[in-house]
Amino acid sequence: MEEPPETNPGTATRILDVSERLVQTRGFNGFSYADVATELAISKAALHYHFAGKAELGEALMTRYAARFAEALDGVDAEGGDARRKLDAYVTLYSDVLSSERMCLCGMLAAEYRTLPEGMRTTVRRFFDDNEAWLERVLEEGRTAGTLRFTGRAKDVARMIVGSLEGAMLVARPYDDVSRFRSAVGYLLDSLSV
Amino acid sequence: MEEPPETNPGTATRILDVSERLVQTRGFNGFSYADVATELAISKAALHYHFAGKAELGEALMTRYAARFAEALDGVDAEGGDARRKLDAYVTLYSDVLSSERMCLCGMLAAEYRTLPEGMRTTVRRFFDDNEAWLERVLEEGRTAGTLRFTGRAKDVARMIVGSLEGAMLVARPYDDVSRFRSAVGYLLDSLSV
DNA sequence: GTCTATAACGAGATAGAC
DNA sequence: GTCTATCTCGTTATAGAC
Repeated sequence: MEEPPETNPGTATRILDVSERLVQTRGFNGFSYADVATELAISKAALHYHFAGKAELGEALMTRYAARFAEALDGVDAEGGDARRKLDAYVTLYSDVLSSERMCLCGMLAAEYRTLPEGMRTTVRRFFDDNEAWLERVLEEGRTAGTLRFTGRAKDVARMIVGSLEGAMLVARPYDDVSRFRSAVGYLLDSLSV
Repeated sequence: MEEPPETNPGTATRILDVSERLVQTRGFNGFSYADVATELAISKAALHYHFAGKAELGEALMTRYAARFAEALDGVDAEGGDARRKLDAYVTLYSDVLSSERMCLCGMLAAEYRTLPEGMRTTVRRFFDDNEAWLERVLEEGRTAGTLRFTGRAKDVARMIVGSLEGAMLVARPYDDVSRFRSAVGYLLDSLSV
């Protein structure tokens, strides 16, 4: 199930790729094994070979998404730059997801939270926790360095940002209009700038 | 299907009440006629008598929700008070929904947008349009009167607010924690205050 | 208006051959 | 690893009696 480097993606990876897109566009309750199998031109049984059930597939999806997101945040940190620049890069991560006509995976799953298998719920919350922790650190960094300005606890501002980004994606999608996201988020970032 | 005044709710209304709660907690793809029928202790066939199919039920749900929301906004306007007070009242509408452990109906449907029957899609967008139009008016009112302060177009700020409220609800629900919503939104409103 | 019964279909899942 | 065939169940929906 792990990918060797420099290789064409194996079946497990392709299953994850298609499933991920389907969850992000239709929701976890809005896609089926049959959808994935058809698109990959394999049988449903082959799917069950790689992922025993939908719950297991969902958890694998989350694990991979969380790892990628953590990597992306590390990448933003590695680029250097001040806090304001990091914040911009962070927003771009979301904006890119929306540009591919998708909702944030965890935002989608947050909507369906009550219907999710137990194993997935914990991971959804951890995604938000991690995002908020990263943002909190960047916000403090920016406030200390004087590149960001806000009142109150950085943790609260971090939560506000995560919520606002998720909501801006959520509302922009029915209009199929990324500019809706950009203008809403732009206003938000400006209010944090010195 | 219409309710006479001063009467116990008829079956159609009770169906809408239960369905509405189920959609707001589990999503449109996360509940079934069987769920509603069981809860009301009636048969699924009775449900089909009142609402031919799930699509029709969904549209009826939206129509009623939109009417109620418009009423609520009229109520806020009728109370008088300045723009800042109206904005607070507006946020309370959302906060009340979250307190009943629900997601905004249209926020939930926005997540599932791609899987919705055509008739419901238009109504979801109209809900956001109406919200934004109302907010835009209140924002302009507040800016003119000097009780609100913001830069740029009121329409953009209105969109930012709608998105942020929806997102704050979305993220707060997995934590079952209304205070998450309050603190995030509080920060937002303060940034608009003079 | 509400019921029972049932049709028609799709979902998730398994058995066993190759 | 992948297939075909099959199973079971849930979901939407209809027919026809009361």
